[in-house]
Amino acid sequence: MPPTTEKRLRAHARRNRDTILATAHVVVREQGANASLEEISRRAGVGSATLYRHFPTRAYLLELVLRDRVESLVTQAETLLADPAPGEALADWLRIVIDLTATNPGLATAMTYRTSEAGLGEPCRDLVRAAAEKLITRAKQAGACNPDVQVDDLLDLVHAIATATEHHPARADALMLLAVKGITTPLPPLPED
Amino acid sequence: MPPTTEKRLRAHARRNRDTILATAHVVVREQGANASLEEISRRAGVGSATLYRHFPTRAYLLELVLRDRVESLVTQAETLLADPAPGEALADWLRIVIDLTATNPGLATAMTYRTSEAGLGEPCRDLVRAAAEKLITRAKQAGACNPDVQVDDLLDLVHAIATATEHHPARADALMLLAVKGITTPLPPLPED
DNA sequence: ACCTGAACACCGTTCAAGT
DNA sequence: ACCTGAACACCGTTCAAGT
Repeated sequence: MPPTTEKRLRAHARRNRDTILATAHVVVREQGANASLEEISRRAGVGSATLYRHFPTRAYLLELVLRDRVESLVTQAETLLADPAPGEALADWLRIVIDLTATNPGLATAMTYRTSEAGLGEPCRDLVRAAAEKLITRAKQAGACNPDVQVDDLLDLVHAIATATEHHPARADALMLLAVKGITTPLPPLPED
Repeated sequence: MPPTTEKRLRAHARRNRDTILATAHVVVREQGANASLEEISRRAGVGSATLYRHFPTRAYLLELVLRDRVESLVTQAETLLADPAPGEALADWLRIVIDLTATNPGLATAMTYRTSEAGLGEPCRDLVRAAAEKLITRAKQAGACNPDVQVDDLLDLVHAIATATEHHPARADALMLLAVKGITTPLPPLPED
């Protein structure tokens, strides 16, 4: 005879967990990284303490909700490494990042997590950083990227733009494009004699 | 005989107002644009309702605290219009803006206010926008500014960077400089034949 | 007119009590 | 082990009552 009660409890716990996670998906999409945890638990039909038991920190919950998006960015970066134009590959990837953050509230925040939440593998920040670094290095070698560009600066800039446009997705592209092209242009070296 | 009671009351009200404003200066410097209004009133030694009576909205209070900084940015823009190098003048002003927002929490937010709070003159956003526009136009005419730059894009970008670095002032310059120089560099037109 | 303290409706987090 | 509802300490805002 299996220990039915015990198993039922665990199954129920798992069901609760899944419900909270599904609800979190919806609410985070609505409200972004600062979604009300109280509301998530309320809508999921559980006490708020149950949510805290399953997901001790906001970061942990947010990462579970958005990690596949982060991984998608990494995958797309890998693909773009095969692009014959290294500068455009970098610019394209930045546009992809911005577009995805603009349509997935909370993603910009999740991308910055530096510590790996229990059992989730490498921190999101590290994943994204590694992806960005490869694209940047290749673009620099091709002379298509400003050699002063530092990975961390670029990621922080992307994060700044993504956060600022999180609720105005239509603005995201314009700001990123501005940063990509630069504001001041060096004058073309005219034959000034 | 002057109406002493009446005058005393008004004087006391004014004193309360001044105290709240002075306290707001301190607390906003500590906590930024989302400083706790409750704490400001608590520290000023008045009830929170008194604060709301004098300063009906957070925006109104924040603008009173930071408007002179905004005006200082406008003044410095005017000065830089006389700089012989239009491109550098623009870049310098952007650095000044970023530096000031990085050392004055809340300023980035105050700069975006689009509606003029009662009796404060033109909205901060308009003031800053006009200043930026002049610098941009001149730099474009000199060929020292990317002709695609739109004033509103640039201001939003500055706001994004300023907000993101509000509590990490040391990062502010690096991000702004990156945006100014641009990320992808067009290859110099090598005689490739 | 102006101020005050209390009240209201929220929030995130913790905890004692239940099964 | 897991869940629940209540409690706690906050917050911004409004309001009735006082002078």
